[in-house]
Amino acid sequence: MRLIQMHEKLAAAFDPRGWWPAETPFEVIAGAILTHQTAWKNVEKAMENLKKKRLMDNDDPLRLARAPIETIQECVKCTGFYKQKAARLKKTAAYFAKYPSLGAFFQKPIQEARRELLSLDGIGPETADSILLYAGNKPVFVIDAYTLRACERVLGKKFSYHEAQKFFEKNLPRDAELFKEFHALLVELGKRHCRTKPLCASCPLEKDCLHSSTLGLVVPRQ
DNA sequence: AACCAGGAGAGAG
DNA sequence: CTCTCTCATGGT
Repeated sequence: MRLIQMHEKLAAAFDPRGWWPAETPFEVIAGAILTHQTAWKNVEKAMENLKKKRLMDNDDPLRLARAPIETIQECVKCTGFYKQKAARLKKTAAYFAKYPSLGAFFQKPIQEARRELLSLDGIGPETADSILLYAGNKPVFVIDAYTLRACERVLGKKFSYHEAQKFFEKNLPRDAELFKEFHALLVELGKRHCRTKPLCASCPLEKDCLHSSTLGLVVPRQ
């Protein structure tokens, strides 16, 4: 398997992404919720608003958990879906505040932590995995819409979230830092390329460099 | 002025 | 299981 070559090509073509842009693990968690169907630029503004209100101090979820919902709504209005996101932020903060620290939460077995994250309102597969990888440094590969389109283009068939995740995790060394940068590069590839359709025939890198035969990939059946 | 952004949840078929 | 609708502001 030479899936690692795809990472090398992307890393050679684009600047280092340096994901996740955040100062603390709890900022990663909040940002993961705020970035739903929203440009990152607006998340940055919302994060500044929250910091001005001293709601993100000391990596402590309790400050956000105790804040009035109206205050949170004002802070995150610029990211859209603001009533929903404010409620989700407050509930998620309250959940993590039950732990002595975020580090204590991430000490759990990965699958157990993932199940707990998925039980929270507003945290689906991508958000849960983003939190595990970028806030907890767990070797979990994050799948998003861009990655699913890239899979369809490179491997020639549609993948479910779980299928795509298994594919990446089975064909790469279990390295959280690699997973972080690879996912970010796949997003960059998607942004520069076709947005809504599967990646088009013209690759932004060299011709056919991302094709399965060029990469030596074996397409998994079922 | 339509179209989309670093999704998730609820409901229908 | 796979659609489809909703949530909503900000930038091309």
